[in-house]
Amino acid sequence: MERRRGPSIEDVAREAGVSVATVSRALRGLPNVAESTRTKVQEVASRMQYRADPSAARLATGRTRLVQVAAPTVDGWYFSRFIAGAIDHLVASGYEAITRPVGDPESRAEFLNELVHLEKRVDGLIVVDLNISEEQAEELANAGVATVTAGFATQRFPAVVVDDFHVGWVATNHLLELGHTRIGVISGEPNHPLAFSIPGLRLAGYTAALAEHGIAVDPALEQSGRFTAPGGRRAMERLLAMDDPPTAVFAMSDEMAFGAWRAMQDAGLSWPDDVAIVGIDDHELAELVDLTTVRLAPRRLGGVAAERLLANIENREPVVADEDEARNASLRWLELVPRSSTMGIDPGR
Amino acid sequence: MERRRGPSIEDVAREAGVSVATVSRALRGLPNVAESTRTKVQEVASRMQYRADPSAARLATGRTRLVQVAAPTVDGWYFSRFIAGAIDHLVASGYEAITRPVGDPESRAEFLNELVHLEKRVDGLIVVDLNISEEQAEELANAGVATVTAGFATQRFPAVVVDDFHVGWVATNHLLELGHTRIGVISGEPNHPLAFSIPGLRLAGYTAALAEHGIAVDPALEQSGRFTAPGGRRAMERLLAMDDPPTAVFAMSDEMAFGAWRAMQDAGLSWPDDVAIVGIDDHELAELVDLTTVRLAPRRLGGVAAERLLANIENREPVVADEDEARNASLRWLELVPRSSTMGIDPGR
DNA sequence: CTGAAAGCGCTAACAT
DNA sequence: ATGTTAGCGCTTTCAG
Repeated sequence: MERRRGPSIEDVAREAGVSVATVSRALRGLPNVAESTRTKVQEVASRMQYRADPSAARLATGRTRLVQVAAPTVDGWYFSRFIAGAIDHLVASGYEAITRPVGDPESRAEFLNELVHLEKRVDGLIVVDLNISEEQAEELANAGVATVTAGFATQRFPAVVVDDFHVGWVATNHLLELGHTRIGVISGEPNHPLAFSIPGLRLAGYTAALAEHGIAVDPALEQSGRFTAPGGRRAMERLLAMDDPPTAVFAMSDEMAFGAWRAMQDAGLSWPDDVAIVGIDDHELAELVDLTTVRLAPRRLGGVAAERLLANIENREPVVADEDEARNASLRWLELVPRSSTMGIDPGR
Repeated sequence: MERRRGPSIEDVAREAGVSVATVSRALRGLPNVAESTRTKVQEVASRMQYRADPSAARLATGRTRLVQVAAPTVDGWYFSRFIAGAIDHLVASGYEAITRPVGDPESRAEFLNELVHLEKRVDGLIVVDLNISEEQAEELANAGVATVTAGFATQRFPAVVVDDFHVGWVATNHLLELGHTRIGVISGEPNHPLAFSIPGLRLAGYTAALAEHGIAVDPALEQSGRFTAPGGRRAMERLLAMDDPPTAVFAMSDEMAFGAWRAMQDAGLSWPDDVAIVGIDDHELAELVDLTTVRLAPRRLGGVAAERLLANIENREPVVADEDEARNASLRWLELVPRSSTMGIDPGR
């Protein structure tokens, strides 16, 4: 079967008895087209099932209506939802999304190497949790790639970030208010290849909350769970094996909290009495085990990131960083969802 | 900041002292280029950071090196993994992936309406679990869009499907072999907008397994869990409320099984003694609750789908369906993972 | 309000 | 082995 290319703008022009220029104008809603002409052209175009060839339009205009979304993975709980939110917004605005996982070192390196050439491929870029350096941001800016970062900030580009310091603070403060004074932390990978800054910020929030209550940090109470359930399980086991185990634990993700839950089961313990646990995310399954958590809104963040990006793009020039307060806005979209993993409440349905 | 377009092929040609045609050939590894010339051109191109403009190349060749992946959602457990597997393969082969969620009725309709125009946008299409009709498949074929379906099959295109009948059979048979005779089912949405065929096939496998053991199907034992954890929970509640509740339950997804687990907790029951449960997927958290499950391999399926698609594309013509046994191959990549939700074994670590 | 024509940057025949 | 040139299908001045 050979590649059959549909009708071209010329076919439509001929059929409608006008010039190609008029067809182009009419179909794109540009001014200076008689209403009667426009109707006629539209009618012919739809009858012939005409649609402008994107490659040709791109070559002529230099705009692709394509956006790249680069995240560590596309199948993680958080990232897949962020991406879903971004795509929904992009598609609704007539853009297509090229998604690309750049988590492992090789793909990350390749991605960073190609930054300069991105301008010809897409109209914009959303980078999620990748901590690109200021030099790399500069490179993107020089190449003229409209960019929005998410989960981290640069000098040059608008950023969509949740206040992870606050996330850590909220979770920890909740435990403190319940009277806990010895609070463990199941954190993320400290020396992660992605130089993830999130664990550090959440930890800082934890530390600050403790300080407000006059409690000093015990380094032995921090165990890495590598952001996975099995990792959380092992971290909790280490915590429980301590001579002086914590009475409460702040897990930096629900999945790690699930692992911690399992470790408690194995030890014959139950929450909230033996150990209270608070997680982060509000994973769908958090409710099932009655896990108290700090709900994040990855879909919404993805949508906001896309929205900001398109705003830039459609202003025809990428808005570079300035003193505008909208820049690097720390969205505070997070909410404590108290459940019985920390409080002796009945979860109901 | 204005859009700065990088060096064009002409700039490189001038700089290297050759014609644009030679540059094009040299850089694309085509034959009939003196090795010395090629080296020279490559050197100049890399010094100038030249990269062919994809839009121009697309217009000239008619090939985009773009593939669309359409799935009900991009953030479901199964779909996000399938997509990840597909993207990895595509990127490794120098293609980019446009992912697109087409689950809800509107986007699904819009997607189906645009099928004809897809040929100009991408080189190929992977459709996951969408059950497009034979007419729609025909439309795609006529438009010349190389296509691979996953999770369902059409006459015209290669399909990558797990044998869902077998999946249902394996799960149910496991329960039967343990001696259960009254086995409930938590199924997916029966009248789902997507006309999902998976629940039906798995149910048929269940029915067949029962029949092999001379057991008749009790329709009251089938409850829909809508493929969500809360749905599974409610379905299990209904099952437990029966006068004559099942002694074992086959849940068509792990997430529904998690919900069922919760319903058992609420009822003060525990597995496998009160009710044995088997799920499907081998979700990361299945291990945490010791859920027996039938492991699927969505990432691998995604990779295979991409691989088949690219094979077609790179043969220069989409391979339409024929008697080849490779067509519609029912991959049997599934594996029973026995855990203590059905057997009184110690899970260990 | 409409049309003619010059590109956009590359590839692919065709020549040499 | 290399160069010349005619498109690819659209957008966008510039005339009228």
